[in-house]
Amino acid sequence: MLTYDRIYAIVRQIPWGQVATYGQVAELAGLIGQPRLVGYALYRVDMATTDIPWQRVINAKGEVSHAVQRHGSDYRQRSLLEAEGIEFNPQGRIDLKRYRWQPSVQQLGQSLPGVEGEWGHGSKD
DNA sequence: GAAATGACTCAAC
DNA sequence: CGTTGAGCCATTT
Repeated sequence: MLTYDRIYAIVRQIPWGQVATYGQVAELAGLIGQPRLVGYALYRVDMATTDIPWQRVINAKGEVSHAVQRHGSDYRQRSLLEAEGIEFNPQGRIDLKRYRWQPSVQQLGQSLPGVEGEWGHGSKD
């Protein structure tokens, strides 16, 4: 379960008012190329673990994701994000170029080698 | 222990 | 921009 633990650790690093994509978290967690695991990890714990800001983890489309089966918790997540000052586009998407979390080695303060942080731009759509 | 699953992502048509 | 297909791997049953 170390893998998931890694993911949780990263997700906890996400600062208030910012969001990170699964791929991003995955990479930081050392699971480069495995964004699914991030989602799965959160999926398994979101209900049992409330100390993780899973709400700040969204997909690469800048849109909030969640299991449709999950009793409309997608609404709750959006609520939380809005409460953090994050704006949703008319399409219900988040402006990643603006809210995407830009992790720094210092912040992580751990061992993640090669994580210089190359985010700073980002254009989609 | 093997098969099934799952909040994703990227590339191509 | 919409849909399709393949990559990928830990957790779960």
